[in-house]
Amino acid sequence: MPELPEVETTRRGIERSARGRRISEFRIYDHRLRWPIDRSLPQQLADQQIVEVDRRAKYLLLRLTDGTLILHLGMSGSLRLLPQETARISHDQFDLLLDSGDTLRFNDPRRFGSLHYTTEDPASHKLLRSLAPEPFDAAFNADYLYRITRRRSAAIKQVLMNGRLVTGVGNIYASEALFRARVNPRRAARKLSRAECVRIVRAVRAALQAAIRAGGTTLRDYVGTDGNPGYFRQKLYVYERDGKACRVCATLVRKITQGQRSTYFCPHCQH
DNA sequence: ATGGGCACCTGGCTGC
DNA sequence: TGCAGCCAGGTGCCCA
Repeated sequence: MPELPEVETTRRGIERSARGRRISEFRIYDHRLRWPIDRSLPQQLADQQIVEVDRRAKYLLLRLTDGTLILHLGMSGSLRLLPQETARISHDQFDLLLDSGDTLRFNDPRRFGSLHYTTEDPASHKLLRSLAPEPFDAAFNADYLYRITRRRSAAIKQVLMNGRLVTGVGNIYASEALFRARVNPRRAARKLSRAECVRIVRAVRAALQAAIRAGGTTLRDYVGTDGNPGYFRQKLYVYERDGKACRVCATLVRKITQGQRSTYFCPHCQH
């Protein structure tokens, strides 16, 4: 579910309450995630301080005194900040109890999320070391996109969703960004012009930025740290709008399948 | 090196 | 009402 805007919204939602706090207890209710949660974590995390709350791509990084927690929300995960004791519901996997009395509670029905702990530099962790530059980083620019697409015969939509090439963009924002860039999602990446690469870089950033401002997109499961949904869904141009009028030209939005995922686009605005 | 397809899971919706 | 079938914000891994 969560793409970069939802993860960033989560990060911002817990930053103020978590930074500087000490972990009084780490409780695992269900260790089954994409990879089983290390059973020695309660012992390793207890009493450590949360020094910083960062994000890398779609991963949340809780930097602790002695190491870093690497958390991924998968397709259906959410992390809520609970100010007081709250009854557990199904698919609550773990709690981080803070010395302030707040609890960070992770819930992930589909269990595609993950939690790792490393005492090394997280940037060199197996899951993070091959990731592309951050979309808001100067390194992600038109020259970069033009260069990496030259030997790619894959469709641009697929390239945008490949975390080793572009980071933070998932199925929603790939369609949204290409609409904003006025590029057809089926275009072979290697055939993009430099001008199109300029538009795509700007569009990726604009789509992500706009979604962050709205607190992310909630389609089904996603909730922010306060338990409320994100409000970007009503501002989507094409995602899940197949058969409806394009917000710009009123042509009917189309839905196709690419790499076993749905893609949405306007056949008029995007060539 | 690149690309395609599968796997991992649960729940909600649709249509018979 | 019940149930089968399909679909869903991700991504690592295996094979050609």
